[in-house]
Amino acid sequence: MKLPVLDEHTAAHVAELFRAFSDTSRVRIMSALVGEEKNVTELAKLVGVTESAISHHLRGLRQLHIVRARRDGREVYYSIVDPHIVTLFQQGVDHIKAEE
Amino acid sequence: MKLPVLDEHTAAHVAELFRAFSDTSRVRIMSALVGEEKNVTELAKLVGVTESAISHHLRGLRQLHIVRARRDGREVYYSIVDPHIVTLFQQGVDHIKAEE
DNA sequence: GAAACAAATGAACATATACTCAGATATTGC
DNA sequence: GCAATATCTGAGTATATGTTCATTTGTTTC
Repeated sequence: MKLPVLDEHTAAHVAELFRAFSDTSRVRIMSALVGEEKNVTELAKLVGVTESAISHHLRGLRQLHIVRARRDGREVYYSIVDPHIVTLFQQGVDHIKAEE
Repeated sequence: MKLPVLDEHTAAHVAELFRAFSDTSRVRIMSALVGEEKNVTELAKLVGVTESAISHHLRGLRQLHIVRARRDGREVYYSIVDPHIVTLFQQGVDHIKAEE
């Protein structure tokens, strides 16, 4: 199938979406959130960076509506909003795993 | 389904893959190459940046084995290597188009 | 070989990005 | 209210990235 070239505006949004998964830490955050919500402290331990760094990443992912926050007492639990996003992410992971 | 957190090495490769589509110009290049090979001059016109910029982007995409080059006389035609990559890319585009 | 065209390359520069640190904000239990 | 814990935020910094410009390389036609 042949598509016309994406217009600047749409392309910018597509780039923005893929950019969400273009960093090692964010990829690991996403992989931790697949199938199970986690709070900031847990994510920091799992990913191996400071809670501050995790928080900064989550803010970006939240602004793109990729993750959602739910506060429970002192903790804030994050989860992936849209199952389609999980599929997209998983496809990227599978592609890499296939060529190793 | 619940996955363990991706190891640093795999996550870095996944990030690298998604980073390929994390720039507006590269997204437009990819969209131009879906279904049809194109040379550098054509891509430069379609995307609206210099041939040099296109060439730099294509080098990156080539190193990731996302596109392949084929020389025909003076021109070099580029095409997307793997149909799975097209699917992945299209899914990102569709996600954006769905929410507009 | 010389001229013309297509593409690739390296350096330079401006901007974007990820991380750390210090401090602020929110919530709980006393 | 106060101390402890969890999270967020802004500033600063070091590095990565995208683009342009000048030059080089590869190819064709004369």
